[in-house]
Amino acid sequence: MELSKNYIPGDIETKWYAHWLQKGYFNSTPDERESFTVVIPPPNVTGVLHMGHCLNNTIQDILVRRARMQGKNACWVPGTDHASIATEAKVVAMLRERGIAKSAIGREEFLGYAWEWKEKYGGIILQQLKKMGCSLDWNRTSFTMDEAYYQSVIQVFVDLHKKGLIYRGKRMINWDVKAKTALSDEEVIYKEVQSKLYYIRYQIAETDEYITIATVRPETILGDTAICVNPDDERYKAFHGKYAIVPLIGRRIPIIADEYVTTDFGTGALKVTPAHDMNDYQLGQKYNLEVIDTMNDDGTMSEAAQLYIGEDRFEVRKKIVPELDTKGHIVKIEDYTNQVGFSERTDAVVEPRLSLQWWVSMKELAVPALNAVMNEEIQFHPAKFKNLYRHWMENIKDWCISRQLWWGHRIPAWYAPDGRYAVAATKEEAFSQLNSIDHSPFTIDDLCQDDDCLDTWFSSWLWPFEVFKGLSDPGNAEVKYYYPTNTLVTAPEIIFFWVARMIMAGEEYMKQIPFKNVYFTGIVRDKQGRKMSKSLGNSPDLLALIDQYGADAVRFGILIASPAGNDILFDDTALEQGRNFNNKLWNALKLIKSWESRIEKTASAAQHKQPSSFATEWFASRLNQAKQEVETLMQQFRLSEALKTLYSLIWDDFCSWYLEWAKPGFEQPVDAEVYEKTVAYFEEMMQLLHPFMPFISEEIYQLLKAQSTDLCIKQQSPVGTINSDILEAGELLKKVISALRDARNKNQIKPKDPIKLHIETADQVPYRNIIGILSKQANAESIDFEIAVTTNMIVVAVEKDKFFIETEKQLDTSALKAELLKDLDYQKNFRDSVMKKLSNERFVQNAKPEVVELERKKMADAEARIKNIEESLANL
RNA sequence: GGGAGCAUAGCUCAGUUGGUUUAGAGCAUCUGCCUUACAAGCAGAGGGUCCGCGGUUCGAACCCGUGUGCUCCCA
Repeated sequence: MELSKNYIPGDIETKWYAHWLQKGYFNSTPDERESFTVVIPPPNVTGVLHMGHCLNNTIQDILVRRARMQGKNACWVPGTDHASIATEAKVVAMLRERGIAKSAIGREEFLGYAWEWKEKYGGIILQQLKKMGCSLDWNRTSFTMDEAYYQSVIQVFVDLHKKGLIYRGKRMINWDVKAKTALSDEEVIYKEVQSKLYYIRYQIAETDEYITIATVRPETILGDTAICVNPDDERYKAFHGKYAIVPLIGRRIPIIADEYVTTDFGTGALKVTPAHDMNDYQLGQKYNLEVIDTMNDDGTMSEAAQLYIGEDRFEVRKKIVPELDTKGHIVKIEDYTNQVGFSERTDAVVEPRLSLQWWVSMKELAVPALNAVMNEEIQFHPAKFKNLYRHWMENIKDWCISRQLWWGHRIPAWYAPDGRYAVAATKEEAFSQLNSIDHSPFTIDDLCQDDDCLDTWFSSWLWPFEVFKGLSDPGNAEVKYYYPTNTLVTAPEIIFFWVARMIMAGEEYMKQIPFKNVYFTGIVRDKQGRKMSKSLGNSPDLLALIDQYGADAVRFGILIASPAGNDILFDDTALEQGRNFNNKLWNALKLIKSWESRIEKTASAAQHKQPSSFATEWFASRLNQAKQEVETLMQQFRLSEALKTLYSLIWDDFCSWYLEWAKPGFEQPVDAEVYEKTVAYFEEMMQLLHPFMPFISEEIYQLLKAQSTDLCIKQQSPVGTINSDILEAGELLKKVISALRDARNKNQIKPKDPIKLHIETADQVPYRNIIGILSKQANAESIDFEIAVTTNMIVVAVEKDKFFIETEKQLDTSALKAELLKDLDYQKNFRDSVMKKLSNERFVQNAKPEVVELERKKMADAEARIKNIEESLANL
């Protein structure tokens, strides 16, 4: 079969993914094997594959494929979350294009469109994961709004409410006075507006003094409940603890001091209106201030305002200024530019407004979740995230879970006309609860369900068990087998949104942690270090990259640059490196295939055997050594280093050294044993590489020889013996070959020009086995151990031995001399530093004996090398 | 404002309890090669005040303090 010049990934990838799927290799059902479970961090149903997903899912696939090849029953569950805000925004945009306003259609109709949208676009990202080679069990694809899942979310809400862990509380929200609805932050558009800054003076109670504040919203002074100044502001120190009088209405309000106030804005004195400003609200909470809501839901003044009741807020602003002025409260008015929020839907100025929202009380839930991580029942990789986690968990704040949206799990709270409410899974239950308290005069049809939906994270925190129906079908065989899951792979930015809350939900509902390990990936940034985001448009099109470089190369590129928990600066050159690596593998395959027709078991092959048998023995050990290293690195979750180890094993040790050593001469036969071993090594390397680069490894494995299994599910063998003597001999051989090549280079002896090599050594034994390889690699027509000092010889010193290169070529000894002098200088400096250590009595006394011994050996080695170089210099 | 993390070659990073030949790798750079698998390649080479300062120690890239710079999270 003719193999192409370069590796072409496209068709090969499609072919193998289809084959694996058809064989059902990725599907898992419980059996007697140990389970290895990973649940995908569900991407937004609106999502398309970006670099973050690519990194994250490559890592998961590596873990899962490796487990599958190590005798475990690997199960990787795919799915998406409903992403209430993002999806609702997409659907609203879709409707807008069709000329339909969300406000014009009802909730039911809107949800119809939303599902339509989800069915059409919601699976895109899952299809893209297939392109990357992800070995997900597609039969298990889950969605946070699947029927059973939906009911579980509701059940959890009802249960936590029953336990007193869910409550209603006030929170500042964005209010659209025209649509009379709350807006999410995403629905508010901030615009720069020309406003006025009004300087208004308030009298200090029981004095003739005044304090002047600055505000752009003079109509809100009717809701003022304090004035705040910076405690260090000298101008106002005398006022601390005194009271001021709100103009027009005469309310007595305290003057408080807080660092929040900046001294250089306005007058340095801030009026505090807790009901109508987010920051003021927080100040109000801190100082226990009264909250006076002076506005109705349509933007007119409420009775609490005392004045201008029923008039619009902007009308009031026009009227209140002259009135304040007449009464001597206006100090000055300045032009001022500020950012004002407008409703995306009605273009009305958004009113910050206090509203009742649903909250989860977190303190109690956090305790077991914190412990699980601190006592390493759950391990974080890298461990540095433990600190961050602890800090957050120890200062945890309650979780606001209601969202003013329609797409999502609707809050199961039902309101009666008399203002009472009940939390229950169904309207009927709610009605009977309300009835059980006293026999109400209203009917079930009078009950209204809460309009809001739950935060998406309130559904995804159940993900690790509910994908196995752990809550909707408690104790079923699957959840028993697959839960707790093994490893969660996710981004550190959602450690609180998601990871912490999953641990809480797992502890609360399964009475078990949800996963044993959490691997935090880095954030993918562009070359300039900016986070990749849709708004910046700096995220490359992943599918285009896969087309260009191949999925294996993309996986390689993203992983090689990605140590755990460190951000990665994404750069195309890493993908190029991956593509080049593919090509290297491909060409090694081509070389070995070219031997196929030249295999010989006869005596004529025996003459090639001596160099080859050293090569095969050496590589067997080297391969096992690398295999052991990969095993250790993987256990430590050092994936990128494991890949580097394999890269270097394959490129350097296998291709650059082993194949050159084992290679038969031009058109010469190849020894059958060498051939078989070479194929076996290549197979094993492909097996080790498979989790990282599944497509090319499977392809090469199948092309090497007729196989009875697919690599995808081939079980790994244990690490074989590692002969350290032969590894050492191999290292020596490499060093000598490099030194000789360097000498050729420096003396401009072409690789083709043959040389005669004389080796001066006290111990010839290590060289006996490698002479064949040495002569081939150094292109030496003869090698001996005779020291015949003549002129025109190049001397190369390696360790304690000397190599004399005899050549016809006229040599320039000055360059050689300079080289040797430089080396001599280095060695002498080195020796001196070691000597200094050894002559320090305190070192000899205090250091561990083996350390001192090592220093002595260093000393002796350095002395030998110096002697060697000096002799070489003398010979010149 | 509160908290966390990072700083090692031009770039991206290793460097495991302080001692392992006066700091390693990949990429990039430079030199020489179209050598019979591979120019997406081969063979070599150069490149470092381990952010600054102070301390602990016989010994510090590593431990402690401090300064500087960058990044992230929460508000």
